[in-house]
Formats: sequence, structure tokens, C-alpha cells
Amino acid sequence: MNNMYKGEYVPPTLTVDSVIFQIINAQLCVLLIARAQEPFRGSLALPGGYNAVGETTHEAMKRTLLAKAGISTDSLGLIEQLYTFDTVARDPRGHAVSVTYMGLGKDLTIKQSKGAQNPVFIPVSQLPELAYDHDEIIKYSHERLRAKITYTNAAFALLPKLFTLSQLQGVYEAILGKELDKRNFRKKFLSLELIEKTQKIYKEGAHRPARLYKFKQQRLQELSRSFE
Amino acid sequence: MNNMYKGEYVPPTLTVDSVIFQIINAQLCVLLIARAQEPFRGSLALPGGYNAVGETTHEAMKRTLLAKAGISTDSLGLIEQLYTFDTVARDPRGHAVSVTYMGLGKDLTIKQSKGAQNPVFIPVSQLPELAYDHDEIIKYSHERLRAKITYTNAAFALLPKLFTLSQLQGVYEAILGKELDKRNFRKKFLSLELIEKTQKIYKEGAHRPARLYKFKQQRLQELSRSFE
DNA sequence: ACAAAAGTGTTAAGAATACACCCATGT
DNA sequence: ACATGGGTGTATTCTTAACACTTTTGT
Repeated sequence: MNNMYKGEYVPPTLTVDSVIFQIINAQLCVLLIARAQEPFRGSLALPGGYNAVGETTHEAMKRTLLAKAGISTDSLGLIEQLYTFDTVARDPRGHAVSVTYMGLGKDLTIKQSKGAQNPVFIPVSQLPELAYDHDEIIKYSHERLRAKITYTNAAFALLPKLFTLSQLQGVYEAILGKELDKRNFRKKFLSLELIEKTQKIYKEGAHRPARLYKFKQQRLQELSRSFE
Repeated sequence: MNNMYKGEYVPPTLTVDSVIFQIINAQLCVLLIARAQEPFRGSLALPGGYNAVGETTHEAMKRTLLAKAGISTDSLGLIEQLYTFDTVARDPRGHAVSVTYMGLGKDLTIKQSKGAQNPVFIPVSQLPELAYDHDEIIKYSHERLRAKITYTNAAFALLPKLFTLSQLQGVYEAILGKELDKRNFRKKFLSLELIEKTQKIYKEGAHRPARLYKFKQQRLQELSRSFE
């Protein structure tokens, strides 16, 4: 295994995969594409692809996400590296190493580009069988997201600039998978001082209009006291 | 950048690096080696090396740690993958991707093996200038460790099977970099029910002997309430 | 007897939880 | 007038934080 000393070093294949989350209809959804090629042709999979020499993993992520799903990373509110998986046993084509990223967005529009492969957002609670071990990766990612919203303001990346407290609570409920008490949620969240009232009102449906709030910062911040 | 479609795909170099922590004299120390080759010949660096095809990153970590520092991963209480760094700009030899692991141990004995490169444990508070951006990696790793001990029982990996409450508190103080109140620390930690009293007593020095405790589990557990 | 670390309890302030009704709107 | 989601307060329990003296040993 000391090939490198003899000048015969051969690196494994390097790939990147993206787990892009978005809340749709109060459900946490993940971006998947239908694979156009073997292996797992026709199965749903995370968007991803090869990472060649000279390209950073972040650049490869950006490129593959745009190519396979027509989504620009600029439209994501937050991107972070998740974990690096060894795929020795996992990929039928042989040894590869996959660097995974998690991205959070809202109102993501999928542009059907030339090379795109039918990108869709599917609720994480209703995933069909996926290619490779992508279900494991999504589960891991969901776990990370759950943790992330409890000690940071990451929810900003899943909400519009202006939002109601009910929408905010809905994001937490969708990710944590449980209902929260409205009064306690509001009291706690407001006491964290991450958001502020605006003068705007959101009218919708046959009920009392809601006040709109906004995050003070549109970038990741740690909470002073963790949540839930 | 679509070389792979033409069968010309060339992956970047893949390397692994390990950040191995140990508490020595109430100080958090990290394992470093003196580089025997260019680049950064003579500088201190994290132990690491190439990861060739057919080998998982974990296997490569294990192998390089043994080869460069004579430390067996079996002697570590905890190992976890940290982060994957792109080294396009960082490595003078060109584009590489480095998967980093964090390991925690106690009483680690460095065996000077044939290929070993003067491995030493150095307090993180007194690091000299290091090769590459290894200082950044260590800082990141320290941050992760700080978080880890506040929401898990990870401290078990840095302590002997039996330990005194003062030793346990010392681990927290060394990692958090601040002093803690003895009474509050004990009350809180005991209430978490992760450790239990033993009948053993530790006598040392000209003072009252201390009761020894042990962790109920020698594997990672989340705390019911997070710490500090 | 002294030095050195071990061990121990109370009080006050802050945070979390449980819980139910009125408000503003559209139909 | 009714259905729908928006908005609000209090009492209780639990958790944290601040704080100082006695005990046991070796020399």
C-alpha cells in the first residue's frame, strides 16, 4: 500500500453528492434525480458526480447540482459539508469516496436543463428505495439538520425573508417530527433575539392576519441557549 | 471538467490526516510528527499520508497512524471523522483532498517504529508553526471536541477506566479552557447518571484520598441535558 | 501543625413546561 | 354566525449559578 513511494500511487475515484432540503407543504423534502445510467438506472438518487483533479469538492458540488438538477447554489440559503463516505462496498463499480454536502433552500425552482435528470423534491417521510446507500446519507443528513436547528438559527435558510411565527414553528415541527406548544415556542424563540417584528402583515385565508417577522442575520449564528 | 465522459477522468490525490488528542499534565495535547520530506521538511505536521484505491479512508488513517507515529488505533478510545479539506491552494504539490479524523486516547505510548518520524504530543496552547494549514485543522478539531464533551460522554476516551471526579473535571477544564466550580460540576455530572461510584480509593500525595468512579458505558452516548 | 486536594449543601435567579381562551378575518 | 388560524399569561417545576468550610492524608 506504499505505492506512492514507487511512483505508482493510484487514488480512488472521488465523487460529491448533495442533500438539498426544502420545506414544501409543511413537509421536509429532499431533492432527488432519476439516474439515467447504470448502475441503478431509473432509481432515484441524490444529485452528484465526479470530482476531478483541479476542482474543489465545493466547486464539483456546485457544478453537478446545476448540471443534474438545474439548481444554482446561489439560490441556497446555507450549504455545509456533511460527511465523507467510503463506498468500497457500496458502489458496484468499485472503490470511490464520496464527499457529501447539505444544502437548505426555499422556493427552489428546478430548471429542466439539457443534462438534467428529472429532479424532484420528495418528502423524507415518503422515500422510495434509493440508489446506493443514499437513504442512509439522507437519514444522517436529517439527523444533522435536526441538531443544527436546535443550536443555530439555520431555519432562516428554509424560510422567506419575511415569515410568520406559525411558519417558523412549522419548519421546526417538520424537521423535528413532532408538534410543539405554540405559546412556549413563541416565548422561547423571541427570547433568543434572533428575529424581529416587522410592520408588515400577512393576510391569507379566512382568519386573523399574521404579523411578519424577519431574522436579524441571514447567516449562521449559534444560539445562546439551545432549543428543545 | 467532464473528463469522465470521455474516459479521461483523473481524480485528485486523496490523503488522510489524524488529529490525536490526549491529556497530559492537565493540558490538551495533540500528536505531531516532524516531516522527513519536502514539502515542509523538518516542520511539525499531523500524521497522515496517501489513500490509494482499494483502501477506505479509515484503513488509511489506521495504517498511516501506525507507520508514522507507532500508534495503534486500537489504543484509542474514540475515533471519528472530522471534515474533508480541499487543499488546492494549500499543498505546494498541487490539488489534494484530505479526509481528517479525530482520535481521543489516554496513556498513548509512542513506539518508535522504523518509518516513524519523531512523534510527540504537544499542548495545543503552545503549538509552533506547523506544516500546511494543520494549525487550522487542529483549531477546528479542538472546537469540535469542545462541543462533543458538552453533549456526549466523550470524556471517557480521555480517562483511565477508573478516575477521580477531580480528574474528570480536569479534562473538562483542559478542553474548555476555563475553570469550573467544583460543587456545581459534581452535582451536574452525577445527575447525568453516566458515571458510577466504585469501592476503590485513589491515594496519592499528602492529602485526602479520592473516591474512584467509572463510566457506565465505554461508548459514545448523548447527554440528556447538555453541559456547560 | 501545616499543606494540599477531597468532599459537601443552600439559596436565589432563570428557564422549561403545562395549560385555555379571546381575536380578526373571510365566507 | 361560524370556521380558521393568530395571538396571549400564569403557575409550577426543574436547572443553573454563586458561594465557604470541614475532612483526610503525608510530611
